[in-house]
Amino acid sequence: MEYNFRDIEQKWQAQWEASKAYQVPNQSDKPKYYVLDMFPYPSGAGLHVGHPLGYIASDIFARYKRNRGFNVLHPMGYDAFGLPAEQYAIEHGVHPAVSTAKNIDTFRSQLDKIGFSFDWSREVNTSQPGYYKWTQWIFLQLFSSFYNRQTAKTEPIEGLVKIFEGEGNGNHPIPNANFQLASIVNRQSSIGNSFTAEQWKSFDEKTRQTILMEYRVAYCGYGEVNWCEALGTVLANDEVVNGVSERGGYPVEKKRLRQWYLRITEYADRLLQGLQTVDFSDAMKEMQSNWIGKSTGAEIDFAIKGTNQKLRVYTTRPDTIFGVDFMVIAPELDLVHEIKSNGQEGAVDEYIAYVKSRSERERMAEKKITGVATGAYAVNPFDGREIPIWISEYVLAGYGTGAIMAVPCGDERDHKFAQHFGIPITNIIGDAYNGEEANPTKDAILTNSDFLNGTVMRDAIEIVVGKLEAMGIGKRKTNFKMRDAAFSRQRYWGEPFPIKWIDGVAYPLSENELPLELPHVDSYGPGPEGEGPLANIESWTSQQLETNTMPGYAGSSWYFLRYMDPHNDATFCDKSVSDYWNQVDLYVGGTEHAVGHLLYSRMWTKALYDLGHISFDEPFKKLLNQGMIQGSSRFVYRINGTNTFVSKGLLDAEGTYQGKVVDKLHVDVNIVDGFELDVEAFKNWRPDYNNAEFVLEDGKYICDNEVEKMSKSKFNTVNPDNIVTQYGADTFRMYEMFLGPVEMSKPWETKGIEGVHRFLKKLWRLYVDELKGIIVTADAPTAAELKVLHRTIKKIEDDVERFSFNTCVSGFMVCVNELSDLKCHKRAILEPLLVLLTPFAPHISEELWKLLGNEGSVLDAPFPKFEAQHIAESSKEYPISVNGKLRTTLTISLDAAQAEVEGLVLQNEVVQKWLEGKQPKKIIFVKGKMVNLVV
RNA sequence: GCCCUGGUGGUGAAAUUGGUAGACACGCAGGACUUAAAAUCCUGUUUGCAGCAAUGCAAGUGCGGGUUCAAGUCCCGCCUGGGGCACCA
Repeated sequence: MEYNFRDIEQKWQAQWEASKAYQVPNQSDKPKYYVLDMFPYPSGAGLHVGHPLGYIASDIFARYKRNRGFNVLHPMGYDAFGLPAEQYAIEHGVHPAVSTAKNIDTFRSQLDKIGFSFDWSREVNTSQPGYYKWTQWIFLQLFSSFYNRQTAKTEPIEGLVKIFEGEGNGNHPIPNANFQLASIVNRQSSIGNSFTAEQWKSFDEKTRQTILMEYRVAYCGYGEVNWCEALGTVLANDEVVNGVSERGGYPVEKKRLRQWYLRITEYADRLLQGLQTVDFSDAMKEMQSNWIGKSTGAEIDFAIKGTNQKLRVYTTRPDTIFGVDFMVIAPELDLVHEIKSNGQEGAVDEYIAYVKSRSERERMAEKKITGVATGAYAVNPFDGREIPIWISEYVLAGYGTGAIMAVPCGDERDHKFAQHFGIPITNIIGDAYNGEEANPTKDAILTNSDFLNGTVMRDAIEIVVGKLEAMGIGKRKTNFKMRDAAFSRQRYWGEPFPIKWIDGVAYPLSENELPLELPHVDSYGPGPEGEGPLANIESWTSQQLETNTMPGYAGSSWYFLRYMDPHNDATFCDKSVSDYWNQVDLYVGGTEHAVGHLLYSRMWTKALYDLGHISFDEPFKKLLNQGMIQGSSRFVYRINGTNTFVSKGLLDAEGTYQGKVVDKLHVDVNIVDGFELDVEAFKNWRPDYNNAEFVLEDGKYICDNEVEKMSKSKFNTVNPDNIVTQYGADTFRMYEMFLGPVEMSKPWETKGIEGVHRFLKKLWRLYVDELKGIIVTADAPTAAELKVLHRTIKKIEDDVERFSFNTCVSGFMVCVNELSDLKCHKRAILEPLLVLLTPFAPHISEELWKLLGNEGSVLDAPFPKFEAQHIAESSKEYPISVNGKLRTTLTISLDAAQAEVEGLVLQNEVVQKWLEGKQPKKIIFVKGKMVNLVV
């Protein structure tokens, strides 16, 4: 009986499906464990070998927990709304629902072949009305709530209305400080942003609704988008390259459009604090807190010379106020037009036009220093110095007040700017500034700083803020770099907003009108004013329905809850069910979601928690990041202008062939064995290569290679289906893990898979003889055999617990190698080994488990118990170093004390040779580790 | 530009807390079994130098410094690959 993985895997996959082996109940006597993979987008390209890396890791852990007696929830589904399907629809005329369904089918069949333990009865799909009904419902929860800063909680907006009716908004200022109440209440300006109960009662419905919108957690406002007139559409940042559209190279500019937002900034502090309660990597926590970007400082008003205008800047370093040599304000601020003067008007307008053509990312990534003086001057409130006001793209309107005070001697970017434009630099930190580069220290002693002279900067911060507050021209301020999250897209393939616009006011649909289904469209072009395609549907606009749709992250912000209770028609997830499953215990996915998806879903969870819908306010207890599998691309060289291909080794040093220029072309990695091209397959690969000719080396065509992102266009994708067909799912699963640590990125190389496959065949032979069949005996195991087994139990247990799956695989290899050397065919050793292996290679484990005559499934077999006495050692081979260099090894009892060890070591021939008759100054002995003699 | 992260043999990697660098595999070379092949098994494989050999010596974890009895691991400075930077998901 040979190891016939094809039959074995098909048989058990069918049987597990028939027996519903992976369905889990929503209650159990067992402890619960929730393992989740990040929501996949079912792309048209299908799975390549990089995708399952994380799924295999999570599957191993889920199965391991099951063997350890947990009730494990391990679901899978599809984040099915998204831009690619819509783009495909635009290009090929296929409705996104159709292409998405097809992609999901492919995805599913690919996943099934790998033998995952997903509970498919819980599958969700964000694009189905049964799912997005609840996305819309949660949106309405957010729309109908405000963030109460007094209680630091999301609360129903009715409560706020009651407060307004009782006391006005004195205790609940409008969150957006730039909002101008005067602009909507139609009376003369004096009102400011506060109103009394009486004033509130006097407002008409529209005014009240406009004010309430300023408080809602999901709210509507205006925002700038990348507008491409030629394509008639809004573009994503990565669709804009060098100020023009990636497709077609058309000009792109900023356009103001009505947008929905989530008021995530109100949750900034809680999102920051929550990081202390979750088990994410330090790097991940750091990325999130950098993104949130909490800073404390002050807002300072500077008078603008010759006007009544004020320039309000935000600074974290008020202590440097005497070192301010210029101001920089964001070019898009309206203030710019009010203050441009002294002949700078033309230059300012020109610069603003330039900035308009730039994407935000370009502005931040630019090394080139640009800017223009406005011609206006601010006045330093303490010494009356006149400070030139500049505009530059490195200051963004959305952060702080959109204006900074620049202190060149303390800030590198300001310093470069001053140098570039020849602005004189004031040194306020004496020797701490060398004139070459800025020094951002807080510990220097201030000079040239009037009343602050001699004060340490750190202490001066408070003094200055106190003084500014006393003068009424500044105040303490905490700022966040994070902005409210844009929550609408001018697209078709997303969740419709359950909102109607009546007389300019947004009204929610009632719950029983949900789901608001996406209507069918025939064209995916934008609406007349750049709105989404829904604006072209009469039946939609005649109902005054919102024409934007929700972004990709809407459905993925709460999906982990729906898996718990996927078929519930009455609610998004029954509270008793979410109380049982609670947080996701292990969440597996890539770091590319560090600040997007992870922050949004954390925010949604907090809102749902505040509103009493769930009992926990962090969704993911532990996060495991998986690395990317990169592609190892192969290249052929074609002599320019011919159809002749030259093997890599024949190129000369200049990269030419006999002086002729060659083109380096991607070739499909699937027709290359290692580096050797299958020339026949190459000829058949594409019609234009049918009559290709080759210049070979040693009778072979050798390809060049490079590590790149795995993508269809580079012909370096490897389909897991092919690997599974050739080697089986168990081999594939173990090989993906064997490749290296799961959190690290690495290139895919199919070659090495042989080793893992050989390992499984070797394992098989411990149980089964080709001719005799099963050869497992009931003999009592020897001490040596027990040692191998228990070492392996410990290794697998320790390594799985720390998610080190690659070392598990080598642990299994060592175990099988040793048992083969021992010719061990004993049930007492081999049966527990199968349970250890089950999470990694479930099919072969189940097959052998049954061949051993077991009744139940190995999927539920209890994990073997480690017994330390079997691996106890009495002595160790100690490394003996002289002056830190290893000179010999010596086997010494583990009980030996320092004195005894010193005696043994000093007697040693090799040691004596290296001592050259001298006495060692010191002998370092670390019990169980090493000995080092210092001479 | 800013934030995060990686860099160890020909290749993927291991070394969990500062304690024998290269486990386990791939590849390669040689050998056994076989008419032959597949499969399987055995031996060798960081580099340099010396030696018939067992082996010995030296160097070695991206580069340059430092701390330490001892550094792949800690510190400082650089080079370089990858991810993210708010409308890809």
